Amino acid sequence: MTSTLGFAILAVLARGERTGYDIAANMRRPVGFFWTAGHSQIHTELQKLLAGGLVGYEAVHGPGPQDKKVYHLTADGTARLREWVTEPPRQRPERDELVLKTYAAWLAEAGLVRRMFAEQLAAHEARLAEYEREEAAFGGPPPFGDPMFGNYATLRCGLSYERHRAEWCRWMIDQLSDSL
Amino acid sequence: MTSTLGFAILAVLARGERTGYDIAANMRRPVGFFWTAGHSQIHTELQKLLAGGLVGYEAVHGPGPQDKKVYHLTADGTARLREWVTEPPRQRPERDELVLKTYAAWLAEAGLVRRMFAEQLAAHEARLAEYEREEAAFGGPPPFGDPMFGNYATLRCGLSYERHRAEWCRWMIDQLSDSL
DNA sequence: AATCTCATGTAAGCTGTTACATGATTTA
DNA sequence: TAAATCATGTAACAGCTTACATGAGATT
Repeated sequence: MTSTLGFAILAVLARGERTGYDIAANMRRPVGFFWTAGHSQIHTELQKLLAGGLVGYEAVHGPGPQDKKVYHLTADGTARLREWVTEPPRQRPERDELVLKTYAAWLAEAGLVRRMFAEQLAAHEARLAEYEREEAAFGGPPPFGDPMFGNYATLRCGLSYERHRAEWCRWMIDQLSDSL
Repeated sequence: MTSTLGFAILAVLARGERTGYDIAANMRRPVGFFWTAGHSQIHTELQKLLAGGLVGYEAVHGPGPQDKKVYHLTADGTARLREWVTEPPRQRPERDELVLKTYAAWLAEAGLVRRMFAEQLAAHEARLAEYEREEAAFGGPPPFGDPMFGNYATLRCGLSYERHRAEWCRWMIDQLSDSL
């Protein structure tokens, strides 16, 4: 019954105990590159995971009106996460607004479309440069079994994705330039 | 106020009048590669577009209990769509279950992870072969201004995406093979 | 004195999925 | 005669976003 968000939370908790607030920070960056959630969603999901016995917490009095809750994985939670990792991902439908716009681009002025793609290209190139800097910080792939293997492998995916997107944007810009 | 789904419907209607049923078929393939919706969502969205004056319809008596409704774009609908095309896409958060699993893969057995990636690779290669066949059917890019430019450009994106994914899967399989 | 970070929660609303409901025409 | 295709709709639910609500401690 656990949703994908639930597993995303378990995946973060597998690296160490955290408060809901900490998990929300992780869901902005670095996990946010492939799964995001706001704090409201995280707190409600944590309550479900708790009810299911997949996580537990210890209350520590911190700032604010309520006690802060430091969550950790239970044995059940770890087992369930490990199981989930190798289950085939259910492919959810692709939804890509830029590609949809491209599908209808023939209706618009080529110059305006080109400008939009130039902006997209700049964004992809900026992210690519950032990822390349991050990759350089690793001396190479960490061994499988090390949690950092996960960080490196997902970074590799991001790197490859940004290159593909940038390349496609450049192709589009060329096409649009030819037609002007 | 129009949602992205609304624009997806307008984009389909820009190529010719269609019933809700026809639009649903388009949303499975070929538009389904970058935007999908079930028929129930399409019928309710068409009612909103109608209320907003972006589409109109003519009732024709067809099979089934109700008349079939052949929808078309109004002048307002065309103008709104043309405007939307060059507005910068609002980037929605990435949500990629396979990459999330990769992030937590260090917990699982390398052999099981490798099998999962091998399955993913096979799926990407199959899609790639299909897209390559479709690309061959075009003699090259149609001119901008032709609706088929949209089809070709989105196909190009799909081709590039599948290559990137397949490459990343192969890299993962290599990493996992080394650790066995 | 004002703002930022830490910290947890509820509620309303939108988007998207799945199931329910109906029924004629065409094809196997 | 059984199934697939054509055709439109409603209802219930799950997932996600945005806004509301509170408040201590640290920094500017």
